[in-house]
Amino acid sequence: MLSSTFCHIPGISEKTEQALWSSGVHSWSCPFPPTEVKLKQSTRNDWSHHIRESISHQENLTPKYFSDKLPSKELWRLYHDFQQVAAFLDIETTGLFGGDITTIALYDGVSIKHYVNGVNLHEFPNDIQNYRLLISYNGKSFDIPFIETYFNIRVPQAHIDLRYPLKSLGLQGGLKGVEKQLGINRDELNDVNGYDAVLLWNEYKKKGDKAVLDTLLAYNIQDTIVLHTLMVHTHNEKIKTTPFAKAYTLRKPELPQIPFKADFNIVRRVRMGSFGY
DNA sequence: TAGCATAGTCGGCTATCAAG
DNA sequence: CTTGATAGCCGACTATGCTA
Repeated sequence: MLSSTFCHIPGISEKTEQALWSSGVHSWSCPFPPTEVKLKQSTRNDWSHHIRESISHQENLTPKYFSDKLPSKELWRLYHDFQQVAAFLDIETTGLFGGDITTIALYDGVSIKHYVNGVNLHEFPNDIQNYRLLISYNGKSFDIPFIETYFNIRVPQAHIDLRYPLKSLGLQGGLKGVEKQLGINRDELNDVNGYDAVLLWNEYKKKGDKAVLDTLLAYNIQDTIVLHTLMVHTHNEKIKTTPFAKAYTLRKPELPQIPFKADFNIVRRVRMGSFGY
């Protein structure tokens, strides 16, 4: 799908891209655009330059080039070509505005990494540099700014925030709301939410009970695994709106084993200990 | 060739929405 | 309670096409 993309080229927006597709320009292998497609002169002049640059960034696996130029509703197009350098990301914190990061989960589609405050959280700023494409839900507003403030680092990688493409597919109401609408089942973790993660952390700090931390980590990791499913869903639904669905539809992902056991009774218990429940 | 109409891009504005 | 991205709208600007 990336090599059928033209709306990252200056002067080409989605309408012109549509026109290119209809006139038979389906990929970057086209040496010059047909004259019946209306283009600015400068766009026509620089055509081969932009094509060469695009091919080179595709081959070198540098999604940032495209994420800077694409309209953000089209960032889903990056996933197929850059899966190898992508990671699904989710953080848990002690509150919505400010506070500490408690745990982080990173999932690259195969293996799972997790970080715990007071244990190995400090390794995260180094590890995150191994990925060139981050995928989150509402991470552009929450996770990434939170991480940048907390560690005092910049996280400049290309970033697909699934909140927006999912909304454009009619799926909104938060991550859990979207999962419900798609019939995704989390078993033991079905009714656990972000605030429970705050309570779990507080309880773990107070008593040091490993089973409490395990439940929190299971929840944190489950979020990133769901992101994989949602990314593939988004990709496959969006590709249907292009002429390229046949060529690029992705298989449903295999779901990995979560290396921690969640216990809903623990969630029930920490809720009892906090007012509001 | 000048003058006007049209189409497409792009920037600025605002209301909405999601995260622990 | 905050932060940032989005769609939708509107107006400016530019390139192109049509007509006389």
